[in-house]
Amino acid sequence: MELALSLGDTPKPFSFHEKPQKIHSKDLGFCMSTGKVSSDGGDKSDESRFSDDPIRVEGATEASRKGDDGSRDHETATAAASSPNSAVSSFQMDFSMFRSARGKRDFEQLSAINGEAEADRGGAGSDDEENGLARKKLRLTKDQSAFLEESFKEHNTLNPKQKLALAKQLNLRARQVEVWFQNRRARTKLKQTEVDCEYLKRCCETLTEENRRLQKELQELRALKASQPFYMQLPATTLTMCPSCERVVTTTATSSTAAFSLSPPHAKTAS
DNA sequence: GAAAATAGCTTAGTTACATCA
DNA sequence: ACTGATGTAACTAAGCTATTT
Repeated sequence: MELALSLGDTPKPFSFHEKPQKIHSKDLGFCMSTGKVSSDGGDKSDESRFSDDPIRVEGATEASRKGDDGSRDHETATAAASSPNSAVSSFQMDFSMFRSARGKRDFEQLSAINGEAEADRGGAGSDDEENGLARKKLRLTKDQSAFLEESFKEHNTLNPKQKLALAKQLNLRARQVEVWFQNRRARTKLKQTEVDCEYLKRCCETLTEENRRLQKELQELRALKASQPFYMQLPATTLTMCPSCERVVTTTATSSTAAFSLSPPHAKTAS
């Protein structure tokens, strides 16, 4: 809770709590996790699971959770605020540019949702699980998506400062921005894989066709050779090595008693 | 300087939800 | 109104690198 406030971070708009049976299995994994449990209270998967969720962080030994996204974000937020020439600068586009009338309405709705979520959390550490609410999935507004897309065009990965700046501008949590970029990279890669696959398919088809054509040509040549044996067996000229001097010589093809056509001294010895 | 521990990041795969036909 | 398909936000696990101890 305190982390979210100190961040000035967008309140959590919905609960991430899992269905009961899932919580059981995963929390069991957390409690009984293998030797990788660190001294600060959890392994990395747990860290990612709890990240950006002030309530759950609060439940853990908050002060000792150095690796938690929230505290990380807090650090980077401070850094970002204190370094105007940081990488954040490329993200200083005014998000309001992206707000169409409808987008603005969406944005306001989103803010309202976030506000409700905050109100939900506000009371004495209330919890969605306790309220029996299922996890709600946030849909980003068109404008938020467009803004993220623009940012993605500039950098397809984010450093912490950029992440924080984007989150602030879009009124999202840093974790949401992070996840959006992860998913966006995955989508890009998938799309590229599909393109590559299509290209390879075409290459394959072309090569198959070429192979078919060459096979046919070979067959025709063989047929031709079979029907005209002498013509095929008597090339116009051949190169032969002279057995005595080991020089390559040209032989005429018209006679089986091939005469060496060499320089005068060699010709003498050959005849 | 080497080794272990830790933090912080990424990707791949999966789950859960919202939306649409 | 219901349903299956699809898109995507969010999550998990595993691996890698850099930094710290």
